[in-house]
Amino acid sequence: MNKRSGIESRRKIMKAAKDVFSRHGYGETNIREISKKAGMSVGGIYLYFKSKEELYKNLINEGRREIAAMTETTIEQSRSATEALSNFLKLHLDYAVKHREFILLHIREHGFAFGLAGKRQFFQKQRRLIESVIEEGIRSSEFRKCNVRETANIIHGALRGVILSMALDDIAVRPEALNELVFQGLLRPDKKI
Amino acid sequence: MNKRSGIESRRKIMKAAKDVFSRHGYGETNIREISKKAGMSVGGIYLYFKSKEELYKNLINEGRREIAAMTETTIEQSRSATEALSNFLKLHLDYAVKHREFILLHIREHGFAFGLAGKRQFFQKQRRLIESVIEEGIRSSEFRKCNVRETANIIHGALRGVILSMALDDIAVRPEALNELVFQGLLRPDKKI
Amino acid sequence: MNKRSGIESRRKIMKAAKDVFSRHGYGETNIREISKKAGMSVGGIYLYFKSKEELYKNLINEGRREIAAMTETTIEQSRSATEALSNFLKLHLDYAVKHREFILLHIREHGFAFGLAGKRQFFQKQRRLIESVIEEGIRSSEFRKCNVRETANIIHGALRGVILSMALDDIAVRPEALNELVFQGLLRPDKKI
Amino acid sequence: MNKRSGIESRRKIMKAAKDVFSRHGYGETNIREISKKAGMSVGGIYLYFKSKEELYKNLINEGRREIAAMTETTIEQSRSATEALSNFLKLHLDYAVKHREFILLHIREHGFAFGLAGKRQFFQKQRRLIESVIEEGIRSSEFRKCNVRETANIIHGALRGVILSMALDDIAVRPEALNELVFQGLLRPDKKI
DNA sequence: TATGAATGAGGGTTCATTCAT
DNA sequence: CATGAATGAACCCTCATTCAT
Repeated sequence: MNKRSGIESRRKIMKAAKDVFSRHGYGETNIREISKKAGMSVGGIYLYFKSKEELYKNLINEGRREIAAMTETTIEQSRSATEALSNFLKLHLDYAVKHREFILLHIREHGFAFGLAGKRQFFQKQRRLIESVIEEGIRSSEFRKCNVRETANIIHGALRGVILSMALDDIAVRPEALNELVFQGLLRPDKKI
Repeated sequence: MNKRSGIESRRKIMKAAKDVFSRHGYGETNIREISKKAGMSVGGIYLYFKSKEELYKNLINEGRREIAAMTETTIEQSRSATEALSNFLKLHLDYAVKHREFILLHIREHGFAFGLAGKRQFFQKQRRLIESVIEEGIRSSEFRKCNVRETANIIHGALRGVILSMALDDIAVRPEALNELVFQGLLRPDKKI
Repeated sequence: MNKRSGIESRRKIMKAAKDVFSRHGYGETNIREISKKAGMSVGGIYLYFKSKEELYKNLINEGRREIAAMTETTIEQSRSATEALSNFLKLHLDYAVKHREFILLHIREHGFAFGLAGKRQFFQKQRRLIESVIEEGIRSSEFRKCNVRETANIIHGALRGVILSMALDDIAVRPEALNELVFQGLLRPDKKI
Repeated sequence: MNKRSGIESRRKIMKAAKDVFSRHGYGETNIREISKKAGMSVGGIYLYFKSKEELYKNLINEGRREIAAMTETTIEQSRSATEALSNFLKLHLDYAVKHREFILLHIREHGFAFGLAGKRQFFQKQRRLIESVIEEGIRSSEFRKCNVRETANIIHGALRGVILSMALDDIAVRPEALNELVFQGLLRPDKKI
């Protein structure tokens, strides 16, 4: 009726869609179920999103924006590479716990066709961030020397996989434990080269 | 209309299905496309698999069996925990490179509904294996003391994520680089506690 | 695209379905033809009936209910067994003329699998009714003595067959003629034992 | 292999088909089931019948021919109209008991489209036969006067319906009981006009 | 004669999307 | 803004029929 209600409806749809998409995946989700969960009619959804795909993309992008913003802030505010990377990992792990649906959504991305570009870009940016942190860490002699690009890829992948395990398999991982492995490795100090 | 050995037809279908499923995901894949790619008629597929779901499950299970067998052999033949873990990681990375489609298939598993049980079991087994290797490594003083379960979960998750990056984002990761991070960690030795 | 009252659409579908089912039988009928005849889309049918089978059953049951109700009323209002039976026969013959499609539907019932129970029950009830009328007729000395059960079965079967002839072969049978045979038999009175 | 085997195969198919068709109806029967029951391959059936429809028609016609022949013989050998009609009824009832499958087949005839002509003809002939018997009965003063055509239709319909009840509903009807009703009617002799 | 793998049209059903109300 | 009945293309699957063997 008034402008408020429009925004509220939109939010309700997004919430319902996130829930349903994350449980069934894109292809197996139908609009009817979303509309029911959102407490509106089927047609109502199309007042706010011009297609199922559009709704899906909006959901993905919203989460990405949120994460991207948080990530940048966190890293900027860190005073050392170690702290930056530690915070980065913690941030993502915490987000995964709080927004399990988004993780599922993001990972099981439909078709790999639409939105893939966006996804690449998003992940690329994350990797670059890690790279820059590692570079800084090597420069400041916090980290040992290594192939920066490759190491960043591994850390990014590892984080992604751990988050996946949490979302899909209900595995609990404490940020501290992840930090420990990433920073210290598995070998006993005296065994290292 | 050609007469082919049943085995051959079955293999062709599996191959085509792996390709199509891995590109589109379960829900977005249609049997017609698989049949076209396999060079047979739609009905022909149903001579070998009683439903789309059955075909999908067969694909998943075949890969799982293969990986499980290779994994066990590899670990049994290793002479130290370090070697065992190193081989384990290498094995999976190599498999991911060679069988990109299976990885995509396995990860993007449809619906979370059917097959979930099997997936859980498969991953559970993998985690247990890593646990036992870590335990052995601690006992033999190769590895430093840590929470075995949690560390295994992290390593498993990390491997999964790295593989995902390789399959989805065309990121190349050398087994040696992954080893290095997992065993040595990121910090300079003299910085460690 | 037109908006119709749900009731109206439902009725149109039932009408079309009755026509098509009765001409082709269940197995040979396809939903597309029904939808065309009903002037709606295929999907529209599934808004009102959740499957082809459901639609079929509804059709059958509707007719049964109608006949059952009419039958009971008629018999209750008769003042003698002769009148009751006469009215019963007339009622069914008239119904068959007016609702030829239902007769065809009812008789050629699909698969003998679904609905068989209901059919048995329906016919059983009709037979019982005839039995009770015959019993009453014997008690009141209108009818000669006979095996009640068997005679009821014969009369019921005969009625069914006559109706069938009317529906399938366009044979016209006047209720009076049927009455005459049932009540008087074929022999000349002086020839009877 | 030899000629014998060909005839035998044909017979096996007919037998299997009669069984399956009569249980499921035309549309719901599939060739595979028939072939399995006949102990041959799918292709084998097409060596003897050029289509499912053809097989079905053969089945129907075989039964019709058999009945027609028996009927004519029986009536020819009767010495009075009463005896002729009585034998006619008995013959059909006995046949129904012995060849339940054929009855089901014959009644549930597919589509009403193909074969209808043949059916009409078959039934038409039967009705004519009954007519001629009734005419003879009236001429010989065995039967009372009546509308011959209509009475024949009724008797034919009644017989059909009784047979139907026997085949479909497992109702047992003795020929004597049917005779009694047809010849004597239901009313007490002293009540008749 | 006999087989049964293969075909592909066609069936039942679903569901994203539209639009009259 | 909102509804939900209606649409129709597209899906999965079946099965009569063919044909290389």
